[in-house]
Amino acid sequence: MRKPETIMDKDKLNNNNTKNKLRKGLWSPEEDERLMKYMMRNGQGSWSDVARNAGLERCGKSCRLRWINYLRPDLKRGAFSPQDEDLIVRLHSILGNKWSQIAARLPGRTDNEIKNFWNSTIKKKLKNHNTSNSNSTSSPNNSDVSSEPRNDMGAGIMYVQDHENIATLCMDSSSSSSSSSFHANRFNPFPLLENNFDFMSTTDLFDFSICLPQGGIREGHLGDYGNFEGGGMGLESDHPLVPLQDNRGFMVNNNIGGNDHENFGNKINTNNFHNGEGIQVEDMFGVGNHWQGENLKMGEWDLESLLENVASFPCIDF
DNA sequence: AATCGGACCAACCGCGGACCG
DNA sequence: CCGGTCCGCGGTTGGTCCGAT
Repeated sequence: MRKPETIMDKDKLNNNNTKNKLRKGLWSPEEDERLMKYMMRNGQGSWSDVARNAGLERCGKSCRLRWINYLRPDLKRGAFSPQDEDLIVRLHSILGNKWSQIAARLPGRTDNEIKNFWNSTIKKKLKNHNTSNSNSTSSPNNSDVSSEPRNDMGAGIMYVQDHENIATLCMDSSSSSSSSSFHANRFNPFPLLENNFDFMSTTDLFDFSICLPQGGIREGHLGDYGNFEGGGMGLESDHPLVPLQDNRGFMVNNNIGGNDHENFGNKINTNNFHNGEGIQVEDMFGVGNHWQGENLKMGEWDLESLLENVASFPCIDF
């Protein structure tokens, strides 16, 4: 990596050049320490103020980036596990390059980290896989598409490769009296995406457990991502079942609104994972608006609200 | 030992949205 | 409504590492 200038080096520079010019480039240990101390003492406020009050010759933006990507105490260091990797692939399939949203589901990981990981490692793997799979389509994300649903990720994770079969799968996997609209409509969870988004990969993400109208969530397994049952979820697993975080690594409480800057100091390192007990599909998506009810309009789904609803569900395995 | 090229990753850049006066 | 400011996000850049030649 780049060798950071020390503050003394910078002072020399400043004496020779512009005195007020903001510093750029790698952060020195001294700067890190200043920022860290300031953040620990005062918490996050205006980043411009942080930069100024911490005595850093940096713009607020730079401070924010350094804090989020490097200094934040709850960051998980080290390589991505295969489970992480798989989760990233799957989240990327559904979210696209929404790195911050992906990062929010990977505790301790930053959007930048995930983005870099994607661009360096995963992209390459997918590319290699594509070239080795001569029967696949030209779309990069279609690499592991087959015409059959598969279930190779552990119990309960059903990979639905053919979106025409999703409704069937949803119905078949549940004996309850679920919505008849599943019968009436070709079930396309992302109708707006079909043309400009790799739908096969999107459907690839659909854990059939979320299709279970009742009990599927509670009974569903998470494959490599742990288990819903009991309170230990996420503790043994590399994946704490992807509770939604904001990009500072704080758990977002969707009930009260997540971005609580004021209480930032108190939230650090509080991994308030909960076990999703009692959560049902209706709770996730809203009974009348999306999944059930007479007003369901399959062709008019709002992706954002869908993703938001999915994201707000703490234990969902896509 | 030198060099080259790919991989990795920290940090910057530019844009868009939110907010405020 | 408008302009300015700030923040956050995704894309990109460029320095360093490291293995291959």
